[in-house]
Amino acid sequence: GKDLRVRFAPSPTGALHIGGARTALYNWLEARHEGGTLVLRIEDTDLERSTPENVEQILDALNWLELDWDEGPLSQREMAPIHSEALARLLESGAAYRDSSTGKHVKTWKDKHGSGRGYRGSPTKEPGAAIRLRVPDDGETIVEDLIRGPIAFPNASYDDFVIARADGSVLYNFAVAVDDAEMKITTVIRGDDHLSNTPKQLMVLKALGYGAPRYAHLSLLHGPDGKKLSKRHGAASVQELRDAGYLPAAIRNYISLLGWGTDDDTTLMSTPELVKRFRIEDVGTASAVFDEKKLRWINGRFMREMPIDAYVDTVARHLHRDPDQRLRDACTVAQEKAQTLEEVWPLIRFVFEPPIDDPKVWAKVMKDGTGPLLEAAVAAISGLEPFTPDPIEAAIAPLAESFNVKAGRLYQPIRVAITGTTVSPGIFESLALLGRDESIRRINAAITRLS
RNA sequence: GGCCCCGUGGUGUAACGGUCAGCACGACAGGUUUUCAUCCUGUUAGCGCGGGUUCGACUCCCGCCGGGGCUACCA
Repeated sequence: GKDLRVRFAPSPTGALHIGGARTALYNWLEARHEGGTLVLRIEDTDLERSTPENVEQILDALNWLELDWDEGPLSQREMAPIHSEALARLLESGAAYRDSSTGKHVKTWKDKHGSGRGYRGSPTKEPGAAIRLRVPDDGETIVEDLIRGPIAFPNASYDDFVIARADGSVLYNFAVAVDDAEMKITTVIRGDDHLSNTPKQLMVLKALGYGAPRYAHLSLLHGPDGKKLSKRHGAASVQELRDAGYLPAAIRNYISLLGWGTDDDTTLMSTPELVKRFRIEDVGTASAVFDEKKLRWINGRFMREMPIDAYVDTVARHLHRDPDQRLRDACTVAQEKAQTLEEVWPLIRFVFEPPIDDPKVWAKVMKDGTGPLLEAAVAAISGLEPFTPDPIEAAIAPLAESFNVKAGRLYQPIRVAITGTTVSPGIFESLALLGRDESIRRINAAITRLS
């Protein structure tokens, strides 16, 4: 099997960005497809930017998405001595050298030599100098990208880049290359923003005599305004998506479709099917825009197709309620109507709480002449046995005809009487759910209020 | 400035160089329905621009325009 390494830079907020989630998903799908496992590495060579809590939150989000992962053969801490050893080796062979130039020096050097040429420093014996890697003046470094094919980067345009600070601590492009090699990572799937960094990592690998992993660079995700997806675009993290009531399976399905499609236009796919069909080589090169509307649609489909047991459990967890019989009954009638978990509660709230008092709704529905209709409805269901949808319909439906009104003229007032809202599950199901006595009580309360 | 990536309807995508450029979401218009949602039917709208190559270009080449990334002793 293949180990796949996911680039993973924890954000300072602890949120798992949707773009990061997609990267993780693609890594996971590709690893699964190849019968391997997903290896997670945190890409902070120093952990200044993110707290352990933030890292935990992101791992939680990954777990919630049900993307299982391994920590890899070596931990962050264990890498440190290996980094220094590699650094010493490079210095020894002359592939790297100490250089005391500051950013300012580099800039003036470039002014003199033209902007198309990378900076070349001069070796110094000073111990208090940063370490730079020697980059060839000619030739080019080729990145063999699984998605884009071979991409040539002219060596001359790269600086002799710094691989370790004056204090000996290593920098990202060096650390990550050594990590990949030492952890025997075979495939690196990451964001487009690293494409230009790849030649540097390749140079480090080459200087150290390591082979290179396979690379695949994903285009970044954008918001509806075309800019890089960010907080401003609403739900930009999987935590927010979870809170908004989306299902992990639906998110996996939708996110997988951002930059990738099937040959036969299949849209709705279970996760095993995604695993079976996904190939990193088939991912597209253009950047995609995250569109929550389509996610909603996919989520709705998943919600409606869920087995009722799983549905009740999922709703219960989202609402922080026990999956008792009442909730189960309520879910049964609400399942076909909700697109997200968040939409379930407004539909079934009336079963657990008194009707909402909304003067606007009342004024709109409880018009003149409503009282007699409701009185007739109460009479029709009094003593009705069994109190289930079909008999209720048989008892109530004829009333509209005898009063010579449209069905809605009768049903909407009943709906408002028992729920306080104009939207609810089917009126017969709703009455059955509430039970005969409570239904009658609520309708009578409405009648009293009308007179 | 330099290097690199990307460009099919509003959105996501499909199309061995040959199809009326397909599918899905959305939007709009109808239909079903007790509300909402679902569901059904129809409509809408696209190959960024300009040159080549070719009998023929969304597809190959060049230029331009537009978007993005890298260019740190950040990751």
